[in-house]
Amino acid sequence: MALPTAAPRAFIQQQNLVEQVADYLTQAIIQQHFLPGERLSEVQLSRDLGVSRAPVREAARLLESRGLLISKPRRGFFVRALNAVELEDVFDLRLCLERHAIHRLVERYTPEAKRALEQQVDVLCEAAEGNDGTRRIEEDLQFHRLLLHYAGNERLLRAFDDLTHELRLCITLITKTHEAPDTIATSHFKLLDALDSGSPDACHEAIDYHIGVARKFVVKGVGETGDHSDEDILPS
Amino acid sequence: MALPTAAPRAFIQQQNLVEQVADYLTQAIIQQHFLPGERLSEVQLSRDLGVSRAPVREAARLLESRGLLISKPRRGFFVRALNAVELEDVFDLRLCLERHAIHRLVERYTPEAKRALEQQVDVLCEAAEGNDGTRRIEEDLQFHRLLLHYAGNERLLRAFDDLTHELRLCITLITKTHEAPDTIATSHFKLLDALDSGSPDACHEAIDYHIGVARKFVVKGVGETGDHSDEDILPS
DNA sequence: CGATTGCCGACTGTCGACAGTTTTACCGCA
DNA sequence: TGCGGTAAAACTGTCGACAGTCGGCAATCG
Repeated sequence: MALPTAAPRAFIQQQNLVEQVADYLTQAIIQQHFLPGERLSEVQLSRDLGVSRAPVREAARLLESRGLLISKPRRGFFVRALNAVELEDVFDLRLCLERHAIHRLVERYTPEAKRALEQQVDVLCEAAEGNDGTRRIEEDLQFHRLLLHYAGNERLLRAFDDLTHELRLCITLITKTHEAPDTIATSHFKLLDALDSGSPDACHEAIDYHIGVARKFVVKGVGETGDHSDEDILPS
Repeated sequence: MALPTAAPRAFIQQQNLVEQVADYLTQAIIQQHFLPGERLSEVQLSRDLGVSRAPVREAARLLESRGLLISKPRRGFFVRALNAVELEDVFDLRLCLERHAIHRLVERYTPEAKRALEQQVDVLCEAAEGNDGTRRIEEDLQFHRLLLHYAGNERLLRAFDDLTHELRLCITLITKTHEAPDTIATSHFKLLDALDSGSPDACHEAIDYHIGVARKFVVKGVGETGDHSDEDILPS
């Protein structure tokens, strides 16, 4: 009846059930309570969460559109398993989006944006010195989300948000090593400096360097696990 | 009982109901049987289509993730209405994705890719001379999809496919004027030439020009309708 | 005559159930 | 003991129904 696993997130009592189930599933996947490739039973989930199957199904559809689950007709939902190639693709798309964003941003770099980004870097640096790896990742993502936000293209931001779910999965699941706090700080300050300079080329270089570092950390991780499963996602 | 409006699309009898309903809704939106901003009643739809509400809801969720519908809690689903800014954003993101794709593609331009793209341009040119506007649009999109496909990043392709649904909406709904057949041909041949040249800069320029032309056609259209509705999509 | 409040209808969110299909387990046979 | 076939169990896809909620309309009050 009560939830055996996840503690803080699992009220499932007060508002939109679909979103709550989606949040629960997301957390469970990120925290590897469900392993990649594992099949999720609708009835099992609905029993465990104390809800009916309808919200579970809709939440699963949502997670599918976010790339965390894969649905196979008449078979059910499976936890997305990323292989090395897909991992590279995710970071390549991230590079694509952020490059474009920073180009747009440097054209319209308002004091407000500058202030918000600098503040977020401060928060990130603070988080980097603590032990909470999850928070560090979240603050890092939030910085980049702000970058996309102030670029002024809502649709671009949405694409990034879509990607973020997979990105979070990649980073949380695979990153074993943590970047040193000062590495993180330096890397982000370089971005801010590039924006201050107003030079698109400098921004380009800075974001390439920045994401290159992050990618290296994660891809290094995947080498250890050696996940060679190659399911493929059918295009629409 | 029977369908009052849409005639040809409404078999809804043989396979995955969710996908069939999604297809039906997509077509209905594209063909403006449902107007932008209009609210869709689940019960009405399920009655009209002769299915229960569950598949309708799941299909609507799918369309929501594709940006064709917007869900407001306790209010239902509404047909997405794009204003001028959002239209610009869509084309800006398209530019972002295709620029990146063509850069990747020029690095790995295989004979197979070359052949497939050239063949698709032929098909497109043929379609451009006919009267079927829908087919012309589809063949055009298919060309660009191939471009993304041969770029070799599945995730990038998925992002493009996601965007395609909105793109199709923009183009079909708003474009009143049709590009001349030879304009289309020239525009696409320039892309192929740039790829042949192997120069990233040439590709960059070609894709910018190409998408710029398409954008101009569509944005010109939105000026006439003057849709200034500004609903905003909440980020996740 | 305008604003507020209560009521009514419609609709969404959620649920339990049934049918068809897939997977699994068991049993007989070689 | 290994293998194939059959039957049962479990699960997904779909359905109809109920309850809570929201919007609109009308009646009432200032």
